[in-house]
Amino acid sequence: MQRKAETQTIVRKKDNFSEWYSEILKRAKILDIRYPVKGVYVWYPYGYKVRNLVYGILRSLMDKEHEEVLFPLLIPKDELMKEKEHIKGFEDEVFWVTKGGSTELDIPLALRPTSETAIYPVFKVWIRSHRDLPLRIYQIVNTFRYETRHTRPLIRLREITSFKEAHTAHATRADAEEQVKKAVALYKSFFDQLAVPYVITRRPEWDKFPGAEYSIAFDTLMPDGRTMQIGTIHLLGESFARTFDIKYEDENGSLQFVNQTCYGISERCVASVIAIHGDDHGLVLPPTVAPIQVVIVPIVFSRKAGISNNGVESVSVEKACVAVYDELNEAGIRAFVDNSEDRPGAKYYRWEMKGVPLRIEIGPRDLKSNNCEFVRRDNTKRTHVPLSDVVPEVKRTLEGIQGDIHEAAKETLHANIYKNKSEDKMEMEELRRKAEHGIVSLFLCDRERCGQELEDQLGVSVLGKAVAVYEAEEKDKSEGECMICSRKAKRVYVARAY
RNA sequence: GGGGUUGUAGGGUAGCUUGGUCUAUCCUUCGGCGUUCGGGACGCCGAGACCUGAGUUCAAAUCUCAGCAACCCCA
Repeated sequence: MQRKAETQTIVRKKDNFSEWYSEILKRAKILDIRYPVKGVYVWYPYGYKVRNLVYGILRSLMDKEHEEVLFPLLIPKDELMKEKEHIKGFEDEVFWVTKGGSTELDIPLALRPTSETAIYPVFKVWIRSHRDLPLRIYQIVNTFRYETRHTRPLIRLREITSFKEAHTAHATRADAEEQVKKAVALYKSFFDQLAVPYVITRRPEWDKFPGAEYSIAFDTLMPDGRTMQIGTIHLLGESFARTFDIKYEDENGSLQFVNQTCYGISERCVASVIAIHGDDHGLVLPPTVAPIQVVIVPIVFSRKAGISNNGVESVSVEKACVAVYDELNEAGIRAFVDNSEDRPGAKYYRWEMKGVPLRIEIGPRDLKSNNCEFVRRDNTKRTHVPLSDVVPEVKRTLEGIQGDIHEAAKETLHANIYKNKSEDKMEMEELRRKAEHGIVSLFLCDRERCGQELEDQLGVSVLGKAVAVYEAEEKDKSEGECMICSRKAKRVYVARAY
């Protein structure tokens, strides 16, 4: 009986995160990586349910102030090439459709790497007057990028299957900047609901979105000590409006260019949930996005009617399970009764792998005392709960799990942000070590040369200046000397990045 | 971008050096039957693969080339 336990243990997350990650995707049935095209993968039904719950949260946040649309996948070459800065950032990664059947196309069609150049020509047509503004739309679509670096499921893809991109147009720059702030707040709320902690930075000039005035990014910390960008927000200003000639007539009857923003989130948000909360037994899903929030496991001795244990018939165990299921279902909780023929132990392992936040066991022993047993996925704590209190207790427990895993994740992130003091002339070698397993906050001036120099010396990427993440950071207006050139500098975050 | 390694059932392996009666093995795979059932049960029976294409050859899992894919190292 114990023989298997050893061999079935997966690679430990701490020892080899990369292997652990692909193992989990496979075993928890999130993604099938066996599709024979580089960098594209198949969502399993279970994984797709998680994805849809995650994007359901995002949708409901977006829908408050944006309208959902759907633009075409194909972009004609001349439109794609219009914005020079923009295309510079993407041209090496574009997939092209050059033939229709065996006929060479006059104008090659690009598979969208992102949709600015598909959407903005249409904005030109849609926007006529100040009354059309602000215009706020979003879509959730697949995008294609010919990645040459090592691809990774959900993280670096050639087909991003779930790109939520929002595009807004405003009358004034102030309005557009206001929208950037709203988008930051919206993304905060989104990642908070996923229990995924983040740092928010303003990307350095040399690393902003091609065509943007500035870019703000959300990064989270992965278990291998690298940061991963999980959301970006860009102030486009008038650059695209000038390129695509998007103008509106203001109250005085004169034509003005619109001010734009755009912001996006991809399925990396799903990857972050998996990577951050999972453990050596598998997935640990936040209740907000768990396809099954509660799994009910009947403990029965035989399916044959009439056979009893402790004087309790199996049939009544099953009935009790269904009764609990009905109550939960009615209360809007996603529950499931595992009636399969497997032994209870096998069921425990399976649902732990799939990250179900709460397991309820009901057996003859419990039934005699009118109880059931709760087992939390995150901390394996077991409690006895009267059958009459199941619904409120489940609600309380799920909230507890959601809060606890969020707190734990925040603590991990905090514990791995190392703040280098201005007067602390720490050796580069030591900073490099700090950056091995987290984020380093240090003083660096705005010049690209210094940024590149530091990136080379430390083997890191500059994430940028912290933007209002936690109260403490917001108030940190301290200045120091640039690590490289000793000029006046502000704090930036640096880390090894995905 | 450069270099290297690899591709055999759902997963893991062996076989390749030296082509032949080449398929085999294990499992946490799948199916059937039975006994089991409070932390991955067991028995029996059965299923399932040589990455794709071209070439060499009487003969290719094995040799050659190309493609595709995966992994590793360096930039």
